[in-house]
Amino acid sequence: MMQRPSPSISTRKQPKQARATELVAAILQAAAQVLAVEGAQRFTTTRVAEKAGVAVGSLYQYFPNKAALLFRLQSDEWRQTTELLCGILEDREQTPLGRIRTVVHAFIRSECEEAAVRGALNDAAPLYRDAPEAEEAKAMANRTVEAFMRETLPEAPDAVRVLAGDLIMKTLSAVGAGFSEKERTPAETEAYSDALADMFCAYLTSLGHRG
Amino acid sequence: MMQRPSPSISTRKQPKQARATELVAAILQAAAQVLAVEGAQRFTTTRVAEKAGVAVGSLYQYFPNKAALLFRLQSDEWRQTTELLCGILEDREQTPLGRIRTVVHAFIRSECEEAAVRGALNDAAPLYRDAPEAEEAKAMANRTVEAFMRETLPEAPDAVRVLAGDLIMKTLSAVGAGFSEKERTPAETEAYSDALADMFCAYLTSLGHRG
DNA sequence: GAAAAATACGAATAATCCTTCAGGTTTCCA
DNA sequence: TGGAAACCTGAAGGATTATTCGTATTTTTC
Repeated sequence: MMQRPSPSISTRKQPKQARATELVAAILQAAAQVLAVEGAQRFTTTRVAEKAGVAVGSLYQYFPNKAALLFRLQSDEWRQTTELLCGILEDREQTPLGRIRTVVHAFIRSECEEAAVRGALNDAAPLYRDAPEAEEAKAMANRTVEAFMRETLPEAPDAVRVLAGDLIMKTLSAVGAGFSEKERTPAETEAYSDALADMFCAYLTSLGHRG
Repeated sequence: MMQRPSPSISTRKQPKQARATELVAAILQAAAQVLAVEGAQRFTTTRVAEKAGVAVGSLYQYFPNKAALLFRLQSDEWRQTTELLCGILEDREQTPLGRIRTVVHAFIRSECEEAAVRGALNDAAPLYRDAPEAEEAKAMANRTVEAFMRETLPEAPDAVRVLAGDLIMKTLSAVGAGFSEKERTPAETEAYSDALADMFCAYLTSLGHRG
C-alpha cells in the first residue's frame, strides 16, 4: 500500500527454452507455497528460490523484483476466479436467482480453498488494483454483471441496476474474503453461502417489485 | 498474518509522570499520522519517534515492540467504533429497520473518515483478532446485535437469527472496509449506504415473512 | 537540597532483505 | 562440431530495521 515509486511490474525476460519454462513454473509454485505456509512477512525472494530449488539470481532473470512476482501470483488468481464466476452468470439454463445462488456457493468455496494464499497476498502486496491486467479482468467482469443485471431487473432504472450490481459484487468479494480468514467446516460454509444468497435474492426481489 | 512467535502484546511500563503521559500521547498521534501518510511499508519505530519528536528509546520504554504499538492503535479504534454502533442499535426510539439504516450510514461514514489509518493498519498488523482486548469488544458487540435481532425477528428460530445477525455484521464491516479503500464523494457515500441498508432491510423483511 | 526514582536520549548492534554481477554450464543451430 | 545464445549460480554489496543499553537529564521524595 502506498509504494511511492510505483513498483515496476514490467516483465524482464521471456523463457525460451524448456528448462527455463519449468524454472518459472517451479518458482511460481514455490512462491504460492511460501506465501501460504510461511505468511507474508517471511515471503522473501531468497526463500522462494530455495523452496523452488533454484538460485536467487535465476528468479531475477524472469521477475524484475519481488513485487512483480507477487503481482503475477495475484493476477493469475484473479483471472481464474473471474472466469469461473462469469461462466456461471452467463448460463442461461438457470433462473437468474438460481445463478446468483450458484455463484455465491462457488465463490465462497473457492475463497476457502485459496484462503491462505489470498490472505497472505493481501498482506504482502501493494494491491495492484489499477494495473492494466487487473483492469482488463475487471472490465470483463463488469460487462458480465451488467448483462446479468439487465436480464434480472429489466424494468429498473439504469442507476439502480448499476448500483445494485456493484453492491452485490463488492459484498460477495468482501464477505468471502472475511469469511475465509478463519478455518471453516463444510457445513458452516454451506450455511453461510445460503444465507448470503438469501440476502442477495431478497434484495433483488425487492428491487423488482419497486422498479 | 501468521506470525509464528505470537508478538508479545504485554505492556512494558505505565507512565507515572505527566511528561511521560504526554510522550505516549505524542507517540500514538504520530503513529497514526505516519501510518496514514506514509503507509504500512514505511511505518517504522524510528520514523514514528522522529515524527513525535522523541527518541526511539523512549518509545521502547512504553511499548515493548512495534507490534504492541500497532495493536494499541487498532484496539483504540475498535472500541470507539463498537461503542458508536452499539449506541445506535440500542436506541429504542427508532424502529429496528430505521436503526439498521442509521448504523449503516454511521459506519460507512466513519470508515471513510478513518480509511487511511485503518487500511494501513490492516496491511501492517498481524490482525490481533484473538487478543483479549479484541475479544471483549467483540463480545459486547455480539450481545447487542443478538438483542437487536431478537427484537427484530422475535418469531424466527435461534439458528436463523444468529446466522442473519452474523452475516449482516460481517457484511457491514467487510463492505465498509472495501468501499473506503478509494476516495469517495459524499453523494457516492450516501447512495452506497442507502443501497446497503436497502439490502439489509429486504433480507430482514424476507426472514420475518418466513419465520 | 540531596539522594533516589523515573524518564529521556540516540549511537551502536545484529539481523534481514533485495538485488546485482562476474563467471560457469547447458542448449541451440549452422 | 564449434561458436553463440540462453541460462544458471550464489557470494557480496548496499540498504533498512527492530531493539538494546550506557549515559544524561528531569522529577519526586524526604
